Amino acid sequence: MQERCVIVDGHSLMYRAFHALPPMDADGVPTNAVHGFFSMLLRVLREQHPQYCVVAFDDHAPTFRHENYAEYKAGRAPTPDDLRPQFPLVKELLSAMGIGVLTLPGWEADDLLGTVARQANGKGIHALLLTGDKDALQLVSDDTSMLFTRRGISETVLFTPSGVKEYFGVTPQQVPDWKGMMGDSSDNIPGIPGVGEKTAVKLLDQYGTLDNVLANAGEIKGKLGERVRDNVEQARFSRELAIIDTNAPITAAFGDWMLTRLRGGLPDLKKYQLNVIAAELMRMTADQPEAQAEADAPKAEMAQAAEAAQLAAFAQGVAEDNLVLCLSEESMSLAELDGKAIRMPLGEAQQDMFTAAQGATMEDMLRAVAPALQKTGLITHDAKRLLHRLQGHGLPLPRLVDDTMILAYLHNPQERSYALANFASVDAPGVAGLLLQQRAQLAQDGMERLYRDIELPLVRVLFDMEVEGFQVDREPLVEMGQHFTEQTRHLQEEIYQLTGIKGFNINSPQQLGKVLFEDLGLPSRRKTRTGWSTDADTLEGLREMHPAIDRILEYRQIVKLNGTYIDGLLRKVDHTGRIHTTFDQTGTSTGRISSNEPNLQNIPIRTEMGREIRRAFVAKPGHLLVDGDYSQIELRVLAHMSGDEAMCDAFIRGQDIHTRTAAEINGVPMQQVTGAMRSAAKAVNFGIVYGISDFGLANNIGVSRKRAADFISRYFERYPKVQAFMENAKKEGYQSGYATTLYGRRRWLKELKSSNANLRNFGERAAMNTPIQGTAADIIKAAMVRVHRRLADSGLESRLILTVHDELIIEAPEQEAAQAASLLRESMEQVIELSVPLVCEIKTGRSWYDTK
DNA sequence: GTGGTCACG
DNA sequence: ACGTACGTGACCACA
Repeated sequence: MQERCVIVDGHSLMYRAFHALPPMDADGVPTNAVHGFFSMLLRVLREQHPQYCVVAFDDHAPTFRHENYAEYKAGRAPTPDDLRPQFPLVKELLSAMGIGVLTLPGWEADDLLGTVARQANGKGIHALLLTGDKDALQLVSDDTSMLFTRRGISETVLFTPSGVKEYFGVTPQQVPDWKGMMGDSSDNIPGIPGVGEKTAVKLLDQYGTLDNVLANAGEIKGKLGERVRDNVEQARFSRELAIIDTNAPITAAFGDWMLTRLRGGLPDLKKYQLNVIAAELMRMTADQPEAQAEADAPKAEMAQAAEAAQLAAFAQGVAEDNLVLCLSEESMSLAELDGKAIRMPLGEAQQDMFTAAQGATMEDMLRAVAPALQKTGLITHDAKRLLHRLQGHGLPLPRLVDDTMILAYLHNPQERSYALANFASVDAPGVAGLLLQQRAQLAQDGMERLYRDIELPLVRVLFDMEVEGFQVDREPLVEMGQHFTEQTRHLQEEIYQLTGIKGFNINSPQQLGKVLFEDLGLPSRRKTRTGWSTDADTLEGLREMHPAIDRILEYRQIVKLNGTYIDGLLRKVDHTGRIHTTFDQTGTSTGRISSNEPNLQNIPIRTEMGREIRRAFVAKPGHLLVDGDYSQIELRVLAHMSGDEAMCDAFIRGQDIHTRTAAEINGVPMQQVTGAMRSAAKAVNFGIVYGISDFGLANNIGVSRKRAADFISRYFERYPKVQAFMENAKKEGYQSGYATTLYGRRRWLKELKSSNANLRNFGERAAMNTPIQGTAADIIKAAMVRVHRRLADSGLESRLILTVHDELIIEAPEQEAAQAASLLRESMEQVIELSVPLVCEIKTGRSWYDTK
């Protein structure tokens, strides 16, 4: 394969190393940056085995690049005294080792990087940039990748064009525009004040280029819009500063950077007490004497091709169900898991890791093993992510054998992150070792069925749903957005008028609180840590006292709808008119699935104005949405798990549960239940599911705590086994340290061990709620697997596209809709037999609004 | 990055 | 004596 040239930004790396390492010196000469610099450089040379390497440094003489250069340069902090003498030292050592050093009067290191990379590419050589400077991301292309230093200098991340987009949210081409907006304080690039990394990405996402942002600055709302409009010239100037010039007049021949003779055994290294570096250098030069040093292009190509071939051959030879694949940003590795042994494709000495020097190589590696994966199936960490990768390359998708991320989640659903690095080394043997532990643990904890029958098959179900997406019409959203924007303006004026105070930001709880409770002197109820509480509940209580309150509530609602659901969703519609959420199977402590970017599980429905948003969620042409919704699934689960006779009786008779509850706690026949009684009973039912307290209930329905306590005790009198169930849930929590669901899912309750009563109470509520919420989650997940399988078996073209906790949505061709509806109902209702019926309500319609 | 607020089940 | 309903994610202001 291709030859590689490592091009280092010496300036950037020295700064990184200097700040990452504690001070050290050799006979009074500071050496920490030199240490850090070489340990990183040698690591990269060892891992990437490039044929060429050159280190570029800034030249500190004035430049002719920017007219305002002197001015902007002046704002940069001067080089620290302890760092300055380390530059000549490092250059001297590089030369002694046989590594090229490049400086050019008036030019900065990143320009030299860009120029050398361009030269390399011109010769068909892949450029690998090593730097900690985000500016250089603009140089990334199919032929140039970048190793970005992270966590000081202890890690590097490999970036390809898609990686840049994925990680930073901008394409390499957009980097100067991005920097032009966000600026860079360390480089004294001003950017647009108040616009940070995230905001800049958002703007570029929306408008594509800086010029387009500036051209459309008029339509950007709020303070952000003002800032953009006020800083047009500064943004353009900042972009100019960020652009890397790839035409530096370098005179050296590219061939000079060839790494023909890396030299070890340098006395200078000993002199500066760089012993670790000296030893490493000795090892490298001894390890690969002539062959590596003299490697010519055909040989290097053969070595890489051989790697891919060897990988494929190894994979092909692995028995079914035993191939472990680990794909990280930087590397891909394989192992065979045979019983308790872990076998690797290469001998110990050579490592089992195949490090990709460029994006294409990683793809080549995947391509090489893809056929074998068809036979062996896939064992990995976060299989859904890998499936997306494979699909992106047009490769066939393997069946899933095991997913260590899902297993880690089942064993503790409350981790902050399920990154492989938290559990094992990031390579195939790491995954294999982790899996062996997890399989044993799984059997011990009784979650094998949950994992094999539900969670693991669900990975593929969710993958398919993400790929499918949900069709969204832009027009109604755009129209509503215009309407909302107009209303917002109007309401803002009204609020300023009614309060007699102009120009404050109604969106700022702080400023709003000051206006309401200080300027207008309205009585405040609660305070938050940072000031007055202004939430809807609080404002609700003030409605009668000032005419502005209603307008503020309305303003809040519309701003929310416009920002989150109009603008937010429009930005997520792809070129085919569909929105693809990402489902998180490891995101909740109870077993529910969450949805993000965008979240499709909180699309408005409770108010009519919000519900209108659902008109934009439609079935594609010739199709219908089939929406199945479990009726009262959590209370039915509670009835089943507690075995309470009255509650089961209500569901078996098909009664309205809230009316029945109202009748029970008020001691009247169901016919005599009033609306107020039913809604209070409904709140009690909710409270029960949440792990009730009199205080919480009182707060929610606005009665005294005493009255709430009375409701609860009457409730428990009528549903005694519900009370017993709650008591037992707490007891089991204390005894075992965890809560379980009907399917054996576990949630650890470490709060119950706390000496803090608050935390303990929270643990008790979780102990009561988790079995209910978690079992409901188990059930709908099982139903999803069932629906997915039956759709596939029946050969229908209907597809599952969304789950919202107790709701499943299928997009069905019109002529299949009736069949899909009965399949969905049957799957949801029959997925498990409880002591009460599971009831699913099916609605069919052109849009999500129509399926109400 | 954190806290307040609010959208959903 | 303590202070709360359970589970999420996105947006905005503000430090």
